[in-house]
Amino acid sequence: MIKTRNTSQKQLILEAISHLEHPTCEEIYAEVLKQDDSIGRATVFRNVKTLTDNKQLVKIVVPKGALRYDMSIKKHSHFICDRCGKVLDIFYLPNIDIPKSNLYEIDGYSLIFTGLCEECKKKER
Amino acid sequence: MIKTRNTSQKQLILEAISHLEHPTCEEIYAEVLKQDDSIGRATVFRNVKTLTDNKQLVKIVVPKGALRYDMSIKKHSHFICDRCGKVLDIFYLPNIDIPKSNLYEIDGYSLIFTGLCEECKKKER
DNA sequence: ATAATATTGATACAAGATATCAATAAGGAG
DNA sequence: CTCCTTATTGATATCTTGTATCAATATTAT
Repeated sequence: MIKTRNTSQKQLILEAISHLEHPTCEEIYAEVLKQDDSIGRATVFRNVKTLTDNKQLVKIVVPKGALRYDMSIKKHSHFICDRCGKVLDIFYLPNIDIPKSNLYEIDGYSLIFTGLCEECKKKER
Repeated sequence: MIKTRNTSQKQLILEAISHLEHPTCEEIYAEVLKQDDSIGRATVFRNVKTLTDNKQLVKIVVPKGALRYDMSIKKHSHFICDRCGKVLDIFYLPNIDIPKSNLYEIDGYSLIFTGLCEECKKKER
C-alpha cells in the first residue's frame, strides 16, 4: 500500500462510486462534477487508478468499452451481458485450485460469467 | 453462425493467428502484411471481430492494452501478468457450478489468473 | 510560518477501434 | 460461363478511452 495524501477529490470519488453501479471513469467523473464543478477529468482518472493500485477499488475488465470499477468489499464474481455489456454482481466465487508452475506465480483470479441479461434475452425473439 | 463470404483476407488472418501467440489485432495486421502488402488495417480489425462473433476465434480481455485473440480449439484458462501484461495458456479449466437467476442466462465463463510471470518475478528483487 | 513535495486542472497527445464510402470481389441464378 | 446482386475491401476520418506534461496549488513535516 503506497502512501497517498487524503485529498477531498479522492473522497468525492469514493463517495460517487459507492452509489453508482460498476461505473466507468467517465461516469464517475460526471457524478463527481455534480459536487465539485471544477474538478479535472485527469484528476478523476488518475485517482481511480491510484485507488485501484492501493486495492481500495477493484477493476472490472470488460470485453468492450471502458474499464469499470467496484468498491472492493466482498469477494464476488461478475456477469457481463454479451449483447449490452451490463455488469451484474454474482455473490458466488468458488474456491479454485490454483495451478502451480515455474512460468508464473499466481496471486489471484477473476471469474467472469457471460451470456444474456434478462432484457436482452427478451429482445432475442 | 452468421454466413459470411470466404475471402482470402479471412484465410490469411486465421493463418497468421495460428502461428502467433495471443496476438492483438495490430500484431495480426503486421503478420498478414508480410503475405499481402495491400491489405487494409480496417479489414483485419473487421474480420477478427466477425470471426470472433462466429466463434472461430476467442477474445481474451486484458486489463491494459489491446484485446488479444486465440484460436478457439481447446478449453483452457489464461494467466495474465500484472506487470508486463503477458498472456499464457493454462490448460486447466475447472467445472464451475453455474449460478442460476432470472436476471441473466449464463452460457459461458472465463477464468483469468493473475500474478507475476517468471521474468517479472526475477526483476522484482 | 516556511520549505519540500505530492496533487491538481488544463490541455495535448496516444492507442485502439469503429464509421463512412466508393471501388472491388464473391458467389448464386440463369 | 456471364451477369447481377450484394457483401467485402481499403483508405481515411473520426471516436473513445486513457496517459503525459507542466505550471499552479495544496498538503504535510519541520
